[in-house]
Amino acid sequence: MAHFTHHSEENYLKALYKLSYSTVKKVNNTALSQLIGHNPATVLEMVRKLVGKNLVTTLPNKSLKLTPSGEKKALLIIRKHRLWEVFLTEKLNYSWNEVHVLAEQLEHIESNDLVDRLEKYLGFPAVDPHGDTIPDKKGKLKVQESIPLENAVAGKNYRILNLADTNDVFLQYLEKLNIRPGKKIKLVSRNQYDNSVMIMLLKKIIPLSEKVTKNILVEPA
Amino acid sequence: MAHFTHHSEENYLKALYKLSYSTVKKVNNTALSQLIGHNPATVLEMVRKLVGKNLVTTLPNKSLKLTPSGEKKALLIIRKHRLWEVFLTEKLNYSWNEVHVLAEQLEHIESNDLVDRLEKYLGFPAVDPHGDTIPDKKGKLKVQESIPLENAVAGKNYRILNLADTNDVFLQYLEKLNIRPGKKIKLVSRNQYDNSVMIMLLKKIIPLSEKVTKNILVEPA
DNA sequence: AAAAATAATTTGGGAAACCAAATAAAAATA
DNA sequence: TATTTTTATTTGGTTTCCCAAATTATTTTT
Ligand SMILES: [Mn+2]
Ligand SMILES: [Mn+2]
Ligand SMILES: [Mn+2]
Ligand SMILES: [Mn+2]
Repeated sequence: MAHFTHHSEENYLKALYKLSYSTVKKVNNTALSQLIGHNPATVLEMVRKLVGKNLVTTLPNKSLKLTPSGEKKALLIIRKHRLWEVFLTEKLNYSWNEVHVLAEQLEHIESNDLVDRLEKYLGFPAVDPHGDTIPDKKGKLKVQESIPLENAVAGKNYRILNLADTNDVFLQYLEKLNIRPGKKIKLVSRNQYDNSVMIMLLKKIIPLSEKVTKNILVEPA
Repeated sequence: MAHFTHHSEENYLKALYKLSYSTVKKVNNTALSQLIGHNPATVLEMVRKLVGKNLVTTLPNKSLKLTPSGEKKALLIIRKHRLWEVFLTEKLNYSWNEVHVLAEQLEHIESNDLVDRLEKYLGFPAVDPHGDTIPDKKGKLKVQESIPLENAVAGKNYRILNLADTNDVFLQYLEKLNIRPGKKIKLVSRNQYDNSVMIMLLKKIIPLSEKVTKNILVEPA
């Protein structure tokens, strides 16, 4: 019987997808092993399996890369993940910083039909609760043209698109400040010394450190 | 790592629960092995494990039985299964004969909080789409006082409560005839020769064989 | 280039579910 | 009761996903 084996495989595909769009120049065994939290030997074994299944290839520079079919698979899992996250927040009243762990389980439910119906039921949302766009049923993803708040210009208005860090402490911090995807803010000023900024959100002035502005992605608005 | 091992274990607990309320006098290895579709050696191994975890005991007559904590676990899985079935029919417009396979996956999502919220969101339904009552969050199940349509009295009115067989062909057959839990019917007549009956549903007369009436459970109405 | 540090790979295991086939025990039947 | 049939158990595998430790590249630094 095929069993639940796909579970692990799917997590590797997702991780590889994530790495391919991260700042890491070379997606090697170590990077993957650290992201996924498994022993390098384990990772090597799985990568070989995925290469054998034509879901992953090794580039000339030795970096790992998803094949088109591997990337499609990854995007369909991400689609499920994000749609379930919308369901959990919109329908079950979870807060946006609680849904990720649950979606980690739900994303592995095997049924494309189910997730398509879910999408329809949710009214074809464009983004998940963290502002990340949801791939369509063919695995196509609209690219977001966002810039880090770090690079925003003082005096201009922006809309928060999404977050570069999904760490729970970070999300809770933002939640307290009422900062989340979709919100409109104005960059009031920037402190040249430590690169911290002041933003205005709903008539309130909020100070944010450089570390925070690096991880908030915005678009001009 | 604990892994997804609970998946299999949970299926065994559910199967044992099912057998304990079936007509089988003695719940032995063979019965369990047939219901769950695994090799007797595999089943024995798992049963020993469950006995070790105090979820199953062996009665003096050698029959397998769930312990109180085993039964509670089983009922909480059944709770999840049935609530997800309600969700799939009520919200995602699945028909009642399609939901079982999907619920087989969803029942293993680990989070009691999630299922409690789901229950609230669905408006605390009393029964699943097949008419089976839904255990509460403590694992308590209201007993249904139903009789097989086979034993119903000609001339009287009944309401369909649930079904003793969940075979897909059977469910599709009933679906075509518009027979499902909640519907009101009248037992018009019984043929003494082959024990078939005529029922009336929405002014229409429908003939049903003995095999079918054995598997439809009703209450007087 | 040689030494040191880092990364990839090999080797030898382990746990959890699974199976088939052989044997032992129990139950049913003659 | 002796024989046959059925059921339980043992034994010796398999697959998948995981680990630690040793070895072998490959880079980086000196
Ligand atoms: Mn997430
Ligand atoms: Mn996952
Ligand atoms: Mn079901
Ligand atoms: Mn199941």
